[in-house]
Amino acid sequence: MPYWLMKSEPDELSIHDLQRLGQTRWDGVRNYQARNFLRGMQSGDLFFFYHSSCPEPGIAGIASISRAAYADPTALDPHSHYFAAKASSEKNPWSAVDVAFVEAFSRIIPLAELKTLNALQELPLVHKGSRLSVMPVSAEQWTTILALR
DNA sequence: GCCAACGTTGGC
DNA sequence: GCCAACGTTGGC
Repeated sequence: MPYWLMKSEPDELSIHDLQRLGQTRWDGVRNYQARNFLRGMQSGDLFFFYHSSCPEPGIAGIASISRAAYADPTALDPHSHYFAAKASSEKNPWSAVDVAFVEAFSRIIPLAELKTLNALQELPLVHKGSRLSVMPVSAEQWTTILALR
């Protein structure tokens, strides 16, 4: 079973929001590389929930994929912040998944700490200027990060 | 197809 | 608020 990492701005959706909701749709991904990773996800896959663009960027917990990729409805909604003018119901290039809460860490594992670990050097998250918001995590990387909780 | 301009992400 | 990285757009 593959592992993943996904970024969310906690102002939009934090791990605690997801804890309260139990489950929600993960939509608004508008980058093809990230979308392709979304499409590779299967129900039951686990991912690290990363808080971005906030005072304490880092990994905040774990969630799971509860529904595999499907057409992202926000791309077709003119009122949505994620509206994609070129998308249509016949041809919607964007995908969403549903996610379910698994665990909120007792502390945020800061990006600065992740960057110090040799075992994570291949993880795009720690690369300077990395903007990829959905990425695979190897079993070794997963274990390394879990040990930091 | 090239590439400059522009927009967005996201850490700091 | 600044700015590096990098994806997208559009003229040519």
